[in-house]
Amino acid sequence: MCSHFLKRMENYQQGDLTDILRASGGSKTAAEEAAAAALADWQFPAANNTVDNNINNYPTDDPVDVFGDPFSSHMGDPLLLLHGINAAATAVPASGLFLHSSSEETGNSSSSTVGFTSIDGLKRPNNMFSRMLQIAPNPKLPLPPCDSPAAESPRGLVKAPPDNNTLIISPNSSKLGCLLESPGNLQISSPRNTGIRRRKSQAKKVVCIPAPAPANSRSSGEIVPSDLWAWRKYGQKPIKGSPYPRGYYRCSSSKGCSARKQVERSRTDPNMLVITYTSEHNHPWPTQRNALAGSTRSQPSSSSKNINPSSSSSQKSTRSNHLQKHNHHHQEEHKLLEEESSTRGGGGGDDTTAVGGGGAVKEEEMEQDSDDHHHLEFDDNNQGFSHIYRPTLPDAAHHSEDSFLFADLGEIETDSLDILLKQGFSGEDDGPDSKSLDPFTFYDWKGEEQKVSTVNNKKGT
DNA sequence: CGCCTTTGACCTGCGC
DNA sequence: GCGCAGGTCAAAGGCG
Repeated sequence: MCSHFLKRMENYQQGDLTDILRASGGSKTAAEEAAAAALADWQFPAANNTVDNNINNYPTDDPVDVFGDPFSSHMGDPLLLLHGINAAATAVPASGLFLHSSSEETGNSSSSTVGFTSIDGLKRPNNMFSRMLQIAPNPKLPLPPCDSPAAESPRGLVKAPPDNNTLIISPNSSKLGCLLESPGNLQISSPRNTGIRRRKSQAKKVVCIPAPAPANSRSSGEIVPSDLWAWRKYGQKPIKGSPYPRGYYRCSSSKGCSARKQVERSRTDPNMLVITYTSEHNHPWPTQRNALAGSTRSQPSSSSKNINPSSSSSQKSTRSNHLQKHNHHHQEEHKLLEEESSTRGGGGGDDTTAVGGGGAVKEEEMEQDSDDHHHLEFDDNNQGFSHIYRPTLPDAAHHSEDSFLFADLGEIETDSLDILLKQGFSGEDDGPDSKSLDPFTFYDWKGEEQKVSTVNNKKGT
């Protein structure tokens, strides 16, 4: 019966979160720092404050937390992460990050946003990047996905009710606007059985990412952004008012995981995929055990397969499993995208989280804690932004995560990966220092932003 | 063999 | 209370 809370949260619709445009050059630019700072400044409800700790503790350790905070950093969307990685791997030239409260750029974006833009400038329309995230949608305001009116209109921060549970970052100050909901508000449980309030009442995280153009979607499977989690599609429904169907996915990484996501194309901008995450993963990142035995489906693209050129064998083992999963994800997404593109407008198409194409993510909610490192990067190659979601994890976790990460990387194009591995992660992957290897470290909002820059520099040039 | 996708039906939330 | 729309389930079929 936390529905009330949820409801309230919804009311607090978040505005968008951030549009991040990568500005040129260089690694960390002032803007970048600013962005980081902004993010860092994000304040979360007390509960959220603990996120850090939680993160460090790893999700599984604190199931409660996990559920309590669906979007807690640790369980954050790997998806973003991958995107980010992709971006980084693929092409992100050194880029700076700058915040801007653009609004018009995206016609969709609702509130101020932080954007990244490529050094070269945007290769794609800004609107591609505009995105927002909102948690707990306002009942009256349907989720304002990128294209939703809601998103467009209220651009700024949502008026946050004086609720302790919500956190808002004023765009004015940081140009980041975001409303976070406190974990307390979240109610996560399995839908039917547990009585979870599904739908509107449930807290949600919305992520908008650029999807391959319908025409392009079919692309070679290149960048299929996926997250570290394995998702299984369990349904698809046409959405009223939208020519595109919405795909429903649930985390298949773990049986008991209640994490779900909905993927649909933006009505206004078919190039954008709106991914709504609900619930949180109640388990650590995909582990071998769930290696989807049968999931070894074809990999979207051959290139994506060979990923770990340089990765150590040790990782390989785990990685292989992960890769498989990822591949699945990618495939799914990919497939979805393709379908979507092909069937667009029809109910048949799937929406996917595939961010594919360009791997750009626009984004969303910064999770409750600054720990959730969302990174948006522009991928020149892919013509998109990538969003890196990098939860900060304890070193201990890094290992495993690295593995995951790499696994995910597998999905990333080989070349990019290669580069990453060689340049960025040149070292052993498993080493305790994996941190350096940790793709997530590309950008560590906590203070390791530098890493990002490093990566960028490496890649960028 | 196991998981995934697809798809129609059912259930439930939400607004009126 | 009703109807609509969204969200989930579950069966069937496919793939590696």
